[in-house]
Amino acid sequence: MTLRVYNTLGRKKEIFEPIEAGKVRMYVCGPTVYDSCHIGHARSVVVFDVIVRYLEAAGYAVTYVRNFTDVDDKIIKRASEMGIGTAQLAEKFIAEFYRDMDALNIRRATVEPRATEHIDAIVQVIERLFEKDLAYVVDGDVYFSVTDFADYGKLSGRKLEDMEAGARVDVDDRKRNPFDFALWKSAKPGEPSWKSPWGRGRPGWHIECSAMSGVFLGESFDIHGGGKDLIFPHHENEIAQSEGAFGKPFAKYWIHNGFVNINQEKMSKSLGNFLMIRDVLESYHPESVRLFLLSNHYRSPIDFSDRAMDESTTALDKIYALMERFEEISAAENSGALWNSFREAMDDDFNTARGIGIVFDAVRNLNRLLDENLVPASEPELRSAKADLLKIGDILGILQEAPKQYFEKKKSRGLEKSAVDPETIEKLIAERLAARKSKNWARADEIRDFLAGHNIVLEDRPEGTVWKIKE
RNA sequence: GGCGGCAUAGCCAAGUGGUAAGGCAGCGGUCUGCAAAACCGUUAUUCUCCGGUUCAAAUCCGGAUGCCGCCUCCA
Repeated sequence: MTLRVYNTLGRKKEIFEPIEAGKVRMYVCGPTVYDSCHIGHARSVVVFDVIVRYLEAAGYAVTYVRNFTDVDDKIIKRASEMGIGTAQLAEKFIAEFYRDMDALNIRRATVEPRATEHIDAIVQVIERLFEKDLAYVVDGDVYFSVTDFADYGKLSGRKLEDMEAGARVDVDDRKRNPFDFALWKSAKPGEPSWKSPWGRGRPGWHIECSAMSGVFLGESFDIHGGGKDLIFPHHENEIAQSEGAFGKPFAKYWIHNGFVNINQEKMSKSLGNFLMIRDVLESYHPESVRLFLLSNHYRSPIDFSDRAMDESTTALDKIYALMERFEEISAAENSGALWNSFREAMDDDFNTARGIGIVFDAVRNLNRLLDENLVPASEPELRSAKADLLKIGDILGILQEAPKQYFEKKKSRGLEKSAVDPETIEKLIAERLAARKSKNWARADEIRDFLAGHNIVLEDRPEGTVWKIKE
């Protein structure tokens, strides 16, 4: 099987061949820690989490680096507003990041470096840029000279001349070219700063990624990822810095995820519609959120709405309901046909949407087999499918709970808002059973209607009556 | 002004030139005392529109229209 990946650099799908056979070195831009994480952060982090899980399942040894930007203008501004230090602010939001991402069952990256821990490496890269005549100093600030880097614009497909014609750039006469960007910013009084050959200051935004990827992955590596909005200028500038300094190709494959819209609107400050992860998790199961985020191809925009989330929740319930049906059946040792189909979908640029479709195909087929009561004859098929579903669940980051536990938790959450308690429900179910035995259908239906009114639905199964929370 | 993306059923959505996955909702059925769940069937002769290439196009090319993103901090 061959993995194909859409490479932003070149704008087409390419066969994935890592620089070193069997190993993948990957860098993804993490958050600037000045605020809580929103659902858009969640998408990016979930998408790359799944990519790492899949690469590992495909047999690669993955070194995954995801940074924290813990010093920058926004952090300085917010910290001074809150009357705390920048380090303290960063610490607070890094802790929040972990709380949100752990809840979403995101695995930790191999290395999670912070910009402020790598000032030396940053300074060294800037010094290399001076050696190559790609950097210059103005009043203690250091800039990268874009006109001296021939490939500038190759990732985003822009030409300097075209962009200058657009003239939507703030004019700074000190810069040689409007697109020159800061490598090092001199410190104003009260700002966090570090010693450098150009005076006390702090790194520009882009340089930390060039420096830290160099430290942990080397001067050339396989995959660089992030949100689509980072293509320009952030990633374009990283390429300029790294290739300028090291004289080697930087990342081989560039992967960018699309945005999350909220009810068909972009999240923006003016609309005030930033949707934070912790708020989403108030209302929805983390696995519903993951399933939702993976239900579109990662490069397409996805629209968050209560309706879409309810659909994902229904979908997740459906898969868990099947898992519950085969609780008695033990999973096979080896992976089978279902896993192969899923792999085929994932090999096509991590097409989780197609992969999820394949899962539902399987769910339907398996329910049919179970309905037909052909369990002895179809047992090998069921065992194999169960193993594959669990394996797929491990890639998507779903099905991590025992089905019984999943439904129990759902019940207790649902009952928090309900006027009835489990004892009452069980009592009524027993009463209804007695009524049904004596063919008192009126009383039986009355009980069922009463519970339905409290958002509780009954299922009369061969082995007895169970109750569930309605959506 | 520059660069890029998208347009598939009521809704969401996959689709690698060879005859439209999957989910949700709806309708009909099997099962059931009746339901629920599950399953079966049904819901796009057609993929925004107009041209072109081809034996063959949702898929490739050109054009039109409509949405969206980036170019300023942004996942």
